[in-house]
Amino acid sequence: MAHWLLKTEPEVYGIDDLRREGLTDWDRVRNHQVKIFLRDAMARGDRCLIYHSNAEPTGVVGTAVVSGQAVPDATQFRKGDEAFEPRATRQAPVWWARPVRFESRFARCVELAELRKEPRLRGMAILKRGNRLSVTPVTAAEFACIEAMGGRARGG
DNA sequence: GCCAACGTTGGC
DNA sequence: GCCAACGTTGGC
Repeated sequence: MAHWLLKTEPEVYGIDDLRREGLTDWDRVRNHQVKIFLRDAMARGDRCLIYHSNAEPTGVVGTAVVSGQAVPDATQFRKGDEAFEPRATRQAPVWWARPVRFESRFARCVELAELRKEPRLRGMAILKRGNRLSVTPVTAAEFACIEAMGGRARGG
């Protein structure tokens, strides 16, 4: 089983939106490297950290689970939507999404500054200068470390 | 295929 | 609001 970190802006779609919906397609990703993660690298059952960016505070706020196969990102077919992709057809989608299911909301936000201070997290992509990928792999150890820092209560 | 210009991301 | 990083675009 692999582990991932999913970045999202809470003003657009945050952990509370995910908790309310329960299940959502992780979509609107417009970066080819991340597309490959979503479409090919993820597997059902993989666990994900949910990270709030452009937020106060910024940090990891909960977890989710990959709950199915990749699907064509529906937003690419919506004319007028900022996510519209004119090159895409139903037969040959350009962008892909993944269903993810809410798992937990941490007792507290594990803030970016704390992540930076933790030696066990030194290798995380999100902490590397210039990182802009909205989905990045994390190790099982990093996942467990952050989950413990967040004081996750089972059932969230 | 190169690369300058431009746009976006995202922490601060 | 600033600005570093970096992806994309488009002229050549």
